[in-house]
Amino acid sequence: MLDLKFVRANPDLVIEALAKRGGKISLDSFIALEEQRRAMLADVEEKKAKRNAVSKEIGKMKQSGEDASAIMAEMRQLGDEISAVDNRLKEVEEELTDILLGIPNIPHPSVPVGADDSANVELRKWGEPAQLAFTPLNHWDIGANLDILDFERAAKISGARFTVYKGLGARLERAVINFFLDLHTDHHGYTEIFPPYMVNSNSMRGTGQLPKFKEDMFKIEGTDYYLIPTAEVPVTNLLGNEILEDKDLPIRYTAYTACFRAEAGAAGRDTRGLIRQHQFNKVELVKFTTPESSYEELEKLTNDAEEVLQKLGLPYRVVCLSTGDMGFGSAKTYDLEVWLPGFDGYREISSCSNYEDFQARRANIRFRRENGKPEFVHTLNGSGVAVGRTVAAILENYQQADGSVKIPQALIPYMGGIDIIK
RNA sequence: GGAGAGUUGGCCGAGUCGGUCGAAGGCGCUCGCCUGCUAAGCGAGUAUACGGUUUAGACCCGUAUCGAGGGUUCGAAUCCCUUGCUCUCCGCCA
Repeated sequence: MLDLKFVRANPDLVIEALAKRGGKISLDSFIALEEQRRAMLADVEEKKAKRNAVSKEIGKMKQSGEDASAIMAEMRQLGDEISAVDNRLKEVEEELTDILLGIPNIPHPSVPVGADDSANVELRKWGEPAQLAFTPLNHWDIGANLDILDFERAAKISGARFTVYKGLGARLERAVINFFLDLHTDHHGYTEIFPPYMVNSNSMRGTGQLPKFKEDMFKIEGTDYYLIPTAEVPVTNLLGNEILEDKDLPIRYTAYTACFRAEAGAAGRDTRGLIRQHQFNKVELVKFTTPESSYEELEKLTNDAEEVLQKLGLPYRVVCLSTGDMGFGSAKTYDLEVWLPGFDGYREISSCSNYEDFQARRANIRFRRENGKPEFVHTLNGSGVAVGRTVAAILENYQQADGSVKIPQALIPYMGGIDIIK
Protein backbone atom coordinates (compact mmCIF):
# COMPACT_ATOMS: atom_id res chain seq x y z
CA MET A 1 0.00 0.00 0.00
CA LEU A 2 1.24 3.44 -0.85
CA ASP A 3 1.16 6.29 1.62
CA LEU A 4 -2.08 8.24 1.46
CA LYS A 5 -0.27 11.54 1.86
CA PHE A 6 2.21 10.58 -0.83
CA VAL A 7 -0.55 9.76 -3.28
CA ARG A 8 -2.33 12.98 -2.41
CA ALA A 9 0.82 15.04 -2.97
CA ASN A 10 2.13 13.17 -6.03
CA PRO A 11 -0.79 11.88 -8.07
CA ASP A 12 1.13 12.30 -11.32
CA LEU A 13 4.00 10.15 -10.08
CA VAL A 14 1.59 7.41 -9.11
CA ILE A 15 -0.25 7.51 -12.42
CA GLU A 16 3.04 7.40 -14.28
CA ALA A 17 4.26 4.45 -12.22
CA LEU A 18 1.06 2.61 -12.91
CA ALA A 19 1.33 3.30 -16.58
CA LYS A 20 4.75 1.67 -16.58
CA ARG A 21 3.13 -1.45 -15.20
CA GLY A 22 0.61 -1.35 -17.99
CA GLY A 23 -2.23 -0.10 -15.83
CA LYS A 24 -4.24 3.04 -16.26
CA ILE A 25 -6.26 4.73 -13.58
CA SER A 26 -7.50 8.14 -12.77
CA LEU A 27 -6.94 9.46 -9.31
CA ASP A 28 -9.53 12.22 -9.65
CA SER A 29 -12.12 10.43 -7.57
CA PHE A 30 -9.47 9.50 -5.05
CA ILE A 31 -8.38 13.11 -4.63
CA ALA A 32 -11.95 14.30 -4.37
CA LEU A 33 -12.68 11.67 -1.75
CA GLU A 34 -9.57 12.59 0.18
CA GLU A 35 -10.61 16.23 0.25
CA GLN A 36 -14.02 15.21 1.37
CA ARG A 37 -12.50 13.06 4.07
CA ARG A 38 -10.43 15.88 5.50
CA ALA A 39 -13.33 18.28 5.48
CA MET A 40 -15.53 15.79 7.30
CA LEU A 41 -12.78 14.98 9.72
CA ALA A 42 -12.30 18.63 10.62
CA ASP A 43 -16.04 19.00 11.04
CA VAL A 44 -16.55 15.96 13.23
CA GLU A 45 -13.49 16.65 15.34
CA GLU A 46 -14.68 20.14 16.04
CA LYS A 47 -18.04 18.76 17.14
CA LYS A 48 -16.37 16.18 19.32
CA ALA A 49 -14.18 18.82 20.92
CA LYS A 50 -17.28 20.75 21.82
CA ARG A 51 -19.01 17.71 23.21
CA ASN A 52 -15.98 16.78 25.29
CA ALA A 53 -15.78 20.27 26.75
CA VAL A 54 -19.48 20.52 27.49
CA SER A 55 -19.60 17.03 28.96
CA LYS A 56 -16.97 18.07 31.47
CA GLU A 57 -19.10 21.06 32.35
CA ILE A 58 -22.10 18.82 32.86
CA GLY A 59 -20.08 16.71 35.24
CA LYS A 60 -19.17 19.77 37.26
CA MET A 61 -22.74 21.08 37.25
CA LYS A 62 -24.08 17.78 38.46
CA GLN A 63 -21.58 17.70 41.26
CA SER A 64 -22.63 21.14 42.41
CA GLY A 65 -26.27 20.15 42.08
CA GLU A 66 -27.20 22.39 39.15
CA ASP A 67 -29.75 21.42 36.57
CA ALA A 68 -28.06 20.40 33.32
CA SER A 69 -30.98 18.90 31.46
CA ALA A 70 -31.13 21.67 28.84
CA ILE A 71 -27.51 21.30 27.74
CA MET A 72 -27.82 17.54 27.93
CA ALA A 73 -30.61 17.63 25.40
CA GLU A 74 -28.52 19.89 23.24
CA MET A 75 -25.60 17.49 23.48
CA ARG A 76 -27.80 14.57 22.62
CA GLN A 77 -28.60 16.28 19.35
CA LEU A 78 -24.93 17.07 18.79
CA GLY A 79 -24.17 13.42 19.44
CA ASP A 80 -26.60 12.42 16.69
CA GLU A 81 -24.90 14.79 14.29
CA ILE A 82 -21.53 13.37 15.25
CA SER A 83 -22.53 9.80 14.60
CA ALA A 84 -24.05 10.79 11.27
CA VAL A 85 -20.82 12.42 10.11
CA ASP A 86 -18.78 9.60 11.62
CA ASN A 87 -20.69 7.04 9.61
CA ARG A 88 -20.23 8.89 6.36
CA LEU A 89 -16.58 9.45 7.20
CA LYS A 90 -16.12 5.75 7.75
CA GLU A 91 -17.57 4.98 4.35
CA VAL A 92 -15.29 7.48 2.68
CA GLU A 93 -12.28 6.08 4.49
CA GLU A 94 -13.17 2.58 3.43
CA GLU A 95 -13.46 3.70 -0.16
CA LEU A 96 -10.09 5.40 0.05
CA THR A 97 -8.49 2.31 1.57
CA ASP A 98 -9.99 0.15 -1.15
CA ILE A 99 -8.46 2.39 -3.77
CA LEU A 100 -5.10 2.42 -2.03
CA LEU A 101 -5.09 -1.36 -1.61
CA GLY A 102 -5.65 -1.69 -5.32
CA ILE A 103 -2.67 0.45 -6.31
CA PRO A 104 0.52 -1.53 -6.96
CA ASN A 105 3.94 -0.46 -5.77
CA ILE A 106 5.97 2.13 -7.64
CA PRO A 107 8.80 0.47 -9.59
CA HIS A 108 12.37 1.44 -8.75
CA PRO A 109 13.94 3.73 -11.41
CA SER A 110 16.43 0.99 -12.31
CA VAL A 111 13.69 -1.41 -13.37
CA PRO A 112 13.41 -1.86 -17.15
CA VAL A 113 10.15 -0.48 -18.51
CA GLY A 114 8.09 -2.87 -20.57
CA ALA A 115 4.73 -4.49 -20.98
CA ASP A 116 5.65 -8.08 -20.20
CA ASP A 117 8.47 -10.58 -19.78
CA SER A 118 9.86 -9.78 -23.22
CA ALA A 119 11.24 -6.59 -21.68
CA ASN A 120 13.02 -8.45 -18.89
CA VAL A 121 16.77 -7.94 -18.87
CA GLU A 122 19.18 -10.82 -18.44
CA LEU A 123 21.89 -9.68 -16.04
CA ARG A 124 24.22 -12.68 -15.85
CA LYS A 125 24.54 -16.37 -16.50
CA TRP A 126 26.23 -19.01 -14.43
CA GLY A 127 27.25 -22.43 -15.66
CA GLU A 128 26.95 -23.99 -19.07
CA PRO A 129 24.08 -26.27 -20.03
CA ALA A 130 25.61 -29.75 -20.34
CA GLN A 131 26.00 -31.16 -23.82
CA LEU A 132 24.26 -34.50 -23.52
CA ALA A 133 25.04 -37.37 -25.86
CA PHE A 134 21.41 -38.48 -25.69
CA THR A 135 18.02 -36.86 -25.87
CA PRO A 136 17.26 -35.62 -22.36
CA LEU A 137 14.02 -36.66 -20.73
CA ASN A 138 11.60 -34.50 -18.82
CA HIS A 139 11.84 -34.87 -15.07
CA TRP A 140 8.38 -36.43 -14.84
CA ASP A 141 9.46 -39.24 -17.12
CA ILE A 142 12.73 -39.68 -15.26
CA GLY A 143 10.87 -39.71 -11.96
CA ALA A 144 8.26 -42.19 -13.16
CA ASN A 145 10.91 -44.47 -14.68
CA LEU A 146 12.88 -44.52 -11.42
CA ASP A 147 9.66 -44.94 -9.41
CA ILE A 148 10.44 -41.93 -7.26
CA LEU A 149 7.62 -39.65 -8.45
CA ASP A 150 4.03 -40.86 -8.70
CA PHE A 151 1.68 -38.41 -10.39
CA GLU A 152 -1.08 -40.89 -11.08
CA ARG A 153 -1.62 -41.99 -7.51
CA ALA A 154 -1.36 -38.36 -6.41
CA ALA A 155 -4.25 -37.62 -8.77
CA LYS A 156 -6.17 -40.50 -7.23
CA ILE A 157 -5.85 -39.34 -3.64
CA SER A 158 -5.98 -35.59 -4.30
CA GLY A 159 -6.25 -34.48 -7.89
CA ALA A 160 -4.34 -32.74 -10.62
CA ARG A 161 -1.31 -30.68 -9.69
CA PHE A 162 -0.26 -32.90 -6.83
CA THR A 163 2.71 -35.22 -6.57
CA VAL A 164 3.63 -38.17 -4.43
CA TYR A 165 7.36 -38.54 -3.82
CA LYS A 166 8.51 -42.04 -3.10
CA GLY A 167 11.65 -43.69 -1.80
CA LEU A 168 14.78 -41.83 -2.84
CA GLY A 169 12.58 -39.19 -4.46
CA ALA A 170 11.12 -38.31 -1.07
CA ARG A 171 14.59 -38.51 0.38
CA LEU A 172 15.92 -36.15 -2.28
CA GLU A 173 13.22 -33.56 -1.60
CA ARG A 174 14.03 -33.72 2.12
CA ALA A 175 17.78 -33.55 1.43
CA VAL A 176 17.34 -30.41 -0.66
CA ILE A 177 15.28 -28.72 2.08
CA ASN A 178 17.89 -29.49 4.71
CA PHE A 179 20.77 -28.46 2.48
CA PHE A 180 19.15 -25.08 1.78
CA LEU A 181 18.32 -24.39 5.41
CA ASP A 182 21.78 -25.36 6.62
CA LEU A 183 23.46 -23.14 4.05
CA HIS A 184 21.35 -20.08 4.84
CA THR A 185 21.54 -20.46 8.60
CA ASP A 186 25.18 -21.55 8.93
CA HIS A 187 26.75 -19.42 6.21
CA HIS A 188 24.42 -16.56 5.26
CA GLY A 189 23.35 -15.39 8.70
CA TYR A 190 19.64 -16.15 8.53
CA THR A 191 17.63 -17.26 11.54
CA GLU A 192 15.48 -20.29 10.88
CA ILE A 193 11.73 -19.91 11.37
CA PHE A 194 9.19 -22.68 11.22
CA PRO A 195 5.85 -20.92 10.99
CA PRO A 196 2.23 -22.03 10.77
CA TYR A 197 0.99 -23.04 7.33
CA MET A 198 -2.32 -21.33 8.00
CA VAL A 199 -2.68 -17.63 8.65
CA ASN A 200 -5.58 -15.27 9.20
CA SER A 201 -6.89 -12.82 6.62
CA ASN A 202 -5.15 -9.95 8.33
CA SER A 203 -1.76 -11.47 7.56
CA MET A 204 -2.79 -12.10 3.99
CA ARG A 205 -3.64 -8.44 3.71
CA GLY A 206 -0.36 -7.42 5.33
CA THR A 207 1.77 -8.94 2.61
CA GLY A 208 -0.57 -8.00 -0.21
CA GLN A 209 -2.25 -11.29 -1.18
CA LEU A 210 -5.59 -9.86 -0.10
CA PRO A 211 -7.80 -8.32 -1.21
CA LYS A 212 -6.67 -8.47 -4.85
CA PHE A 213 -5.55 -12.07 -5.24
CA LYS A 214 -8.12 -13.96 -3.23
CA GLU A 215 -8.82 -16.45 -5.98
CA ASP A 216 -5.20 -17.64 -5.94
CA MET A 217 -5.49 -18.81 -2.34
CA PHE A 218 -6.94 -21.79 -0.56
CA LYS A 219 -9.25 -20.82 2.27
CA ILE A 220 -10.25 -23.15 5.06
CA GLU A 221 -14.00 -23.36 4.99
CA GLY A 222 -15.82 -21.99 8.00
CA THR A 223 -12.77 -20.21 9.38
CA ASP A 224 -10.75 -17.07 8.77
CA TYR A 225 -7.71 -19.17 7.89
CA TYR A 226 -5.90 -19.35 4.58
CA LEU A 227 -3.26 -21.86 3.55
CA ILE A 228 -0.08 -19.90 3.00
CA PRO A 229 0.95 -19.44 -0.65
CA THR A 230 4.51 -18.77 0.50
CA ALA A 231 6.40 -18.53 3.79
CA GLU A 232 6.73 -14.84 3.01
CA VAL A 233 3.25 -14.38 4.47
CA PRO A 234 3.72 -15.75 8.01
CA VAL A 235 7.37 -14.73 8.26
CA THR A 236 6.91 -11.11 7.13
CA ASN A 237 3.83 -10.68 9.30
CA LEU A 238 5.76 -12.12 12.22
CA LEU A 239 6.90 -8.59 13.02
CA GLY A 240 3.60 -6.90 12.17
CA ASN A 241 2.55 -4.03 14.44
CA GLU A 242 5.99 -3.91 16.00
CA ILE A 243 8.52 -1.13 16.33
CA LEU A 244 12.03 -2.51 15.91
CA GLU A 245 15.31 -0.88 16.83
CA ASP A 246 17.60 0.17 14.02
CA LYS A 247 20.54 -1.59 15.66
CA ASP A 248 18.72 -4.89 15.18
CA LEU A 249 18.41 -4.38 11.43
CA PRO A 250 18.75 -6.03 9.07
CA ILE A 251 16.78 -8.98 10.38
CA ARG A 252 17.20 -12.07 8.23
CA TYR A 253 14.83 -15.01 8.46
CA THR A 254 14.75 -18.19 6.49
CA ALA A 255 11.89 -20.65 6.58
CA TYR A 256 11.00 -23.94 5.03
CA THR A 257 7.28 -24.40 4.46
CA ALA A 258 4.94 -26.18 2.19
CA CYS A 259 3.16 -23.63 -0.02
CA PHE A 260 -0.38 -23.84 -1.36
CA ARG A 261 -1.66 -22.12 -4.47
CA ALA A 262 -4.94 -22.50 -6.26
CA GLU A 263 -3.24 -21.65 -9.57
CA ALA A 264 -6.43 -20.06 -10.78
CA GLY A 265 -5.98 -18.81 -14.30
CA ALA A 266 -3.14 -21.21 -15.00
CA ALA A 267 -5.32 -23.95 -16.43
CA GLY A 268 -3.49 -25.91 -19.09
CA ARG A 269 -0.09 -24.47 -18.22
CA ASP A 270 2.61 -26.79 -16.89
CA THR A 271 0.10 -29.49 -16.22
CA ARG A 272 2.79 -32.15 -16.08
CA GLY A 273 5.63 -32.53 -13.63
CA LEU A 274 6.71 -30.61 -10.60
CA ILE A 275 6.70 -27.11 -12.06
CA ARG A 276 3.24 -25.94 -11.07
CA GLN A 277 1.62 -27.67 -8.12
CA HIS A 278 -1.15 -26.87 -5.67
CA GLN A 279 1.23 -27.88 -2.89
CA PHE A 280 4.97 -27.45 -3.12
CA ASN A 281 7.94 -26.97 -0.86
CA LYS A 282 10.01 -23.84 -0.66
CA VAL A 283 12.76 -22.41 1.47
CA GLU A 284 12.16 -18.70 1.73
CA LEU A 285 14.46 -15.81 2.62
CA VAL A 286 12.97 -12.72 4.28
CA LYS A 287 14.72 -9.53 5.31
CA PHE A 288 13.72 -6.44 7.23
CA THR A 289 16.05 -3.51 6.54
CA THR A 290 16.42 0.23 6.75
CA PRO A 291 15.33 2.12 3.62
CA GLU A 292 18.87 3.18 2.76
CA SER A 293 20.23 -0.37 2.75
CA SER A 294 17.41 -2.31 1.13
CA TYR A 295 18.80 -2.37 -2.41
CA GLU A 296 22.20 -3.51 -1.21
CA GLU A 297 20.41 -6.22 0.75
CA LEU A 298 18.45 -7.23 -2.34
CA GLU A 299 21.72 -7.92 -4.14
CA LYS A 300 22.98 -9.97 -1.20
CA LEU A 301 19.74 -11.87 -0.90
CA THR A 302 19.85 -12.70 -4.59
CA ASN A 303 23.45 -13.87 -4.22
CA ASP A 304 22.42 -16.06 -1.28
CA ALA A 305 19.80 -17.71 -3.46
CA GLU A 306 22.23 -18.07 -6.36
CA GLU A 307 24.74 -19.82 -4.17
CA VAL A 308 22.50 -22.84 -3.64
CA LEU A 309 22.31 -23.35 -7.39
CA GLN A 310 26.07 -22.94 -7.73
CA LYS A 311 26.71 -25.46 -4.99
CA LEU A 312 24.38 -27.88 -6.76
CA GLY A 313 26.07 -27.23 -10.10
CA LEU A 314 22.84 -26.18 -11.76
CA PRO A 315 23.24 -23.66 -14.62
CA TYR A 316 21.08 -20.59 -14.23
CA ARG A 317 20.66 -17.00 -15.25
CA VAL A 318 19.57 -13.91 -13.37
CA VAL A 319 16.89 -11.74 -14.89
CA CYS A 320 15.65 -8.33 -13.83
CA LEU A 321 11.90 -8.29 -14.33
CA SER A 322 10.40 -5.44 -16.29
CA THR A 323 7.77 -3.13 -14.90
CA GLY A 324 5.04 -5.11 -16.64
CA ASP A 325 6.17 -8.51 -15.37
CA MET A 326 6.76 -7.61 -11.75
CA GLY A 327 4.54 -8.66 -8.88
CA PHE A 328 1.96 -6.30 -7.45
CA GLY A 329 3.82 -5.16 -4.36
CA SER A 330 7.37 -5.31 -5.58
CA ALA A 331 9.53 -2.30 -6.42
CA LYS A 332 12.23 -4.44 -8.01
CA THR A 333 12.48 -8.15 -8.68
CA TYR A 334 15.25 -10.47 -9.81
CA ASP A 335 14.26 -13.88 -11.03
CA LEU A 336 16.64 -16.81 -10.96
CA GLU A 337 15.98 -19.17 -13.82
CA VAL A 338 17.46 -22.63 -13.80
CA TRP A 339 18.36 -24.59 -16.91
CA LEU A 340 16.12 -27.58 -17.59
CA PRO A 341 17.52 -29.86 -20.33
CA GLY A 342 14.25 -31.75 -20.76
CA PHE A 343 12.45 -28.44 -21.21
CA ASP A 344 15.36 -27.11 -23.25
CA GLY A 345 15.12 -23.74 -21.60
CA TYR A 346 15.34 -21.73 -18.41
CA ARG A 347 12.57 -21.86 -15.83
CA GLU A 348 11.98 -19.62 -12.84
CA ILE A 349 13.24 -21.18 -9.63
CA SER A 350 13.49 -18.11 -7.42
CA SER A 351 12.07 -14.64 -7.29
CA CYS A 352 13.83 -12.05 -5.14
CA SER A 353 12.04 -8.79 -4.49
CA ASN A 354 12.39 -5.55 -2.64
CA TYR A 355 8.98 -4.39 -1.47
CA GLU A 356 10.39 -1.23 0.05
CA ASP A 357 7.77 -0.01 2.54
CA PHE A 358 4.78 -1.37 0.61
CA GLN A 359 4.26 -4.38 2.85
CA ALA A 360 5.60 -2.64 5.95
CA ARG A 361 2.90 0.01 5.70
CA ARG A 362 0.18 -2.61 5.33
CA ALA A 363 1.54 -4.83 8.08
CA ASN A 364 2.66 -1.83 10.17
CA ILE A 365 6.26 -2.90 10.66
CA ARG A 366 8.38 -0.01 11.82
CA PHE A 367 11.76 0.75 13.31
CA ARG A 368 13.19 3.59 15.31
CA ARG A 369 16.54 5.26 14.92
CA GLU A 370 18.11 6.59 18.08
CA ASN A 371 15.78 9.28 19.41
CA GLY A 372 13.91 9.28 16.13
CA LYS A 373 10.33 8.83 15.10
CA PRO A 374 9.21 5.40 13.99
CA GLU A 375 9.72 4.77 10.27
CA PHE A 376 8.56 1.92 8.11
CA VAL A 377 11.14 -0.77 7.43
CA HIS A 378 11.78 -2.13 3.98
CA THR A 379 10.87 -5.77 3.50
CA LEU A 380 12.50 -8.12 1.03
CA ASN A 381 11.98 -11.71 0.24
CA GLY A 382 13.13 -14.32 -2.16
CA SER A 383 12.96 -18.02 -2.71
CA GLY A 384 16.11 -19.65 -1.51
CA VAL A 385 14.95 -21.58 -3.55
CA ALA A 386 11.89 -23.54 -4.70
CA VAL A 387 12.46 -27.14 -3.66
CA GLY A 388 10.30 -29.07 -6.12
CA ARG A 389 11.72 -27.19 -9.08
CA THR A 390 15.21 -27.85 -7.72
CA VAL A 391 14.48 -31.57 -7.65
CA ALA A 392 13.19 -31.30 -11.21
CA ALA A 393 16.37 -29.49 -12.21
CA ILE A 394 18.55 -32.10 -10.52
CA LEU A 395 16.72 -34.94 -12.25
CA GLU A 396 17.03 -33.29 -15.66
CA ASN A 397 20.57 -31.94 -15.35
CA TYR A 398 22.08 -35.01 -13.69
CA GLN A 399 20.32 -37.67 -15.76
CA GLN A 400 22.53 -40.29 -17.34
CA ALA A 401 22.18 -42.18 -20.61
CA ASP A 402 21.05 -45.31 -18.71
CA GLY A 403 18.17 -43.46 -17.04
CA SER A 404 19.87 -43.11 -13.68
CA VAL A 405 20.41 -39.79 -11.93
CA LYS A 406 23.60 -38.78 -10.17
CA ILE A 407 23.35 -36.91 -6.90
CA PRO A 408 25.13 -33.53 -6.80
CA GLN A 409 28.21 -33.68 -4.59
CA ALA A 410 26.82 -31.21 -2.06
CA LEU A 411 23.75 -33.36 -1.45
CA ILE A 412 25.43 -36.72 -0.96
CA PRO A 413 25.88 -36.21 2.80
CA TYR A 414 22.19 -35.36 3.01
CA MET A 415 21.35 -38.53 1.08
CA GLY A 416 23.09 -40.75 3.60
CA GLY A 417 26.02 -41.24 1.24
CA ILE A 418 23.92 -42.28 -1.75
CA ASP A 419 25.43 -40.81 -4.91
CA ILE A 420 23.11 -42.13 -7.60
CA ILE A 421 19.45 -43.01 -8.05
CA LYS A 422 18.93 -45.89 -10.43
C1' G B 1 -15.83 -29.33 22.98
C1' G B 2 -17.50 -27.75 28.43
C1' A B 3 -16.63 -24.49 32.90
C1' G B 4 -14.08 -20.47 35.06
C1' A B 5 -10.29 -16.32 35.41
C1' G B 6 -7.73 -12.62 32.92
C1' U B 7 -6.51 -8.85 28.88
C1' U B 8 -4.52 -1.15 30.93
C1' G B 9 1.51 2.76 28.34
C1' G B 10 8.68 -0.27 26.87
C1' C B 11 7.68 -3.58 31.45
C1' C B 12 4.98 -4.31 36.21
C1' G B 13 0.64 -2.53 38.12
C1' A B 14 -3.75 0.90 40.30
C1' G B 15 -8.21 2.44 38.50
C1' U B 16 -13.44 2.85 44.06
C1' C B 17 -20.91 4.47 42.99
C1' G B 18 -19.45 5.74 34.78
C1' G B 19 -17.31 12.51 34.81
C1' U B 20 -11.65 16.66 36.37
C1' C B 21 -8.27 9.43 33.34
C1' G B 22 -3.88 9.32 27.95
C1' A B 23 -4.67 7.11 32.45
C1' A B 24 -1.94 6.85 39.95
C1' G B 25 2.42 4.32 41.61
C1' G B 26 6.81 1.55 40.57
C1' C B 27 10.65 -0.23 37.18
C1' G B 28 13.25 0.90 32.83
C1' C B 29 15.06 4.71 29.57
C1' U B 30 16.72 10.08 28.32
C1' C B 31 18.55 14.81 29.98
C1' G B 32 20.27 17.85 34.06
C1' C B 33 22.10 18.27 39.22
C1' C B 34 24.89 15.91 42.88
C1' U B 35 29.06 12.55 43.43
C1' G B 36 36.76 11.08 43.53
C1' C B 37 34.62 6.32 40.61
C1' U B 38 30.41 3.07 40.95
C1' A B 39 25.98 2.72 43.48
C1' A B 40 22.48 5.63 45.90
C1' G B 41 19.99 10.44 45.88
C1' C B 42 17.43 14.96 43.67
C1' G B 43 14.80 17.44 39.46
C1' A B 44 12.61 17.26 34.61
C1' G B 45 11.07 14.38 30.62
C1' U B 46 9.58 9.69 28.44
C1' A B 47 3.20 6.36 23.41
C1' U B 48 1.14 6.18 18.50
C1' A B 49 -1.85 7.73 14.45
C1' C B 50 -4.69 11.31 12.04
C1' G B 51 -6.27 16.48 11.28
C1' G B 52 -5.25 21.80 11.97
C1' U B 53 -1.28 25.44 12.35
C1' U B 54 3.81 26.04 9.89
C1' U B 55 7.76 27.45 3.65
C1' A B 56 9.34 22.84 6.27
C1' G B 57 10.41 21.12 11.09
C1' A B 58 9.97 22.02 16.26
C1' C B 59 6.28 23.96 19.32
C1' C B 60 1.21 24.48 19.84
C1' C B 61 -4.20 23.14 19.26
C1' G B 62 -7.78 19.27 18.34
C1' U B 63 -9.49 14.11 17.63
C1' A B 64 -8.82 8.96 18.41
C1' U B 65 -6.56 4.81 20.92
C1' C B 66 -6.86 1.06 28.11
C1' G B 67 -7.06 -6.75 23.13
C1' A B 68 -10.79 -5.94 18.73
C1' G B 69 -15.79 -4.57 17.05
C1' G B 70 -20.63 -2.81 18.31
C1' G B 71 -24.21 -0.70 21.96
C1' U B 72 -26.14 2.34 26.28
C1' U B 73 -25.04 7.56 27.92
C1' C B 74 -24.52 14.58 27.72
C1' G B 75 -20.01 11.69 29.09
C1' A B 76 -17.16 4.77 29.11
C1' A B 77 -10.70 1.96 30.86
C1' U B 78 -15.07 1.63 34.01
C1' C B 79 -21.97 -0.77 32.26
C1' C B 80 -24.14 -4.31 28.18
C1' C B 81 -23.45 -7.54 23.68
C1' U B 82 -20.27 -10.09 20.07
C1' U B 83 -15.40 -11.67 19.30
C1' G B 84 -9.72 -12.60 19.39
C1' C B 85 -5.97 -14.09 22.59
C1' U B 86 -3.74 -15.88 27.42
C1' C B 87 -4.22 -18.91 31.80
C1' U B 88 -6.66 -22.88 35.04
C1' C B 89 -9.78 -27.28 35.45
C1' C B 90 -12.52 -31.19 32.74
C1' G B 91 -13.03 -33.90 28.09
C1' C B 92 -10.42 -35.40 23.66
C1' C B 93 -6.00 -36.13 21.17
C1' A B 94 -0.30 -36.39 18.21
